[in-house]
Amino acid sequence: MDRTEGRTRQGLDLGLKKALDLRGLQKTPGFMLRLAQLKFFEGFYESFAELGITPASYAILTIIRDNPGVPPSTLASLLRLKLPNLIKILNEYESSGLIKRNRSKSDRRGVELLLTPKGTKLIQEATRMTDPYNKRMLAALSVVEQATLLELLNRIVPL
Amino acid sequence: MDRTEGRTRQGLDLGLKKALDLRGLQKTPGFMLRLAQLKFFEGFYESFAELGITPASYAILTIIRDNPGVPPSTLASLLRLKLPNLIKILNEYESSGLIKRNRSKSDRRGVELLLTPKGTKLIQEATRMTDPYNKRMLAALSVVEQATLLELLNRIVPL
DNA sequence: TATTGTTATACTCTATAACTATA
DNA sequence: TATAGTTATAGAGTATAACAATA
Repeated sequence: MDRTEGRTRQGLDLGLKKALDLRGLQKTPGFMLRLAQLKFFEGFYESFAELGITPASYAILTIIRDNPGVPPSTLASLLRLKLPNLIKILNEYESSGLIKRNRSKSDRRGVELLLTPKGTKLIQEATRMTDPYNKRMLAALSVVEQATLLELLNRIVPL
Repeated sequence: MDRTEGRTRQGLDLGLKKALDLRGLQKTPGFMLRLAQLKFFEGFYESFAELGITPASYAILTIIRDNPGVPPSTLASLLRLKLPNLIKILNEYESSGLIKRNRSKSDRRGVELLLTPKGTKLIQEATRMTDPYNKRMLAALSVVEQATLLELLNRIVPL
């Protein structure tokens, strides 16, 4: 691990770390978005580990809470999940007692998703941790800049 | 498919789409980042399909081009890939004749990655398509706003 | 002994096809 | 026939363990 020498014959000294040209990636929005998203996901698992909740869980429970009765198909398209993959998650959540499925009365093919009291409590506790979590992830930005970022993202992918 | 009725007994009319409350997600930076990143990935596959290049390919070839001799371990940590997973990709690229592996002379455990002429040509062609691609992805933003977004992202995940 | 690269393997996430029950 | 939900399954992406060669 000692690096007393570090000769640089060709103008390259990768052994000493750094001296890397990363400007190409820094100017690539898609790559930087991916890095930022990975940071948020890793940070999420740290901050919410005790609740056993994932980013997907958080989004799913939030949507159902704010839109009781939402059907799985709508939920899937909102979250950009394929319906079969969402169904598997919903099965787990129903087994865990977080959500409930109701058959729609108007169209009995349809399903209405609802939170159970347990699910309501869970997303309530999670919501309490979101502010400190987001603040930690965005610590490098001023409050105004944080709002700017959110606004720009909402313009890029309108909901 | 006809929706002449649409009765709204409980103030909910999800059958008619919309009327959904999505403010919770719109205020969630991590979720919006994920949506934006998915948009960029999908758009990438559309724009670069003819070159048979993926977002990962693009990043890998770019880094090697700008930093000839970069070792796999450095590349992996930059791209947030586990080394074994990167190795598989590098094996494919070497089979395809896009990159070359040199044993390092100073430390013969090490590998120096280089682009072949074929790899150089490929990333060259890809680079020509990046501006229109990025412009299309960020069409909702002014040029100034595009620069702002990039700057904020670089502050959140410094390279 | 520690490190770089590599292989093999398991696990998670995502995508596709087909089946059911209603309409 | 078409649609919402569901199941089963295949594929891509990601993670962990162990080994070889070199330091």
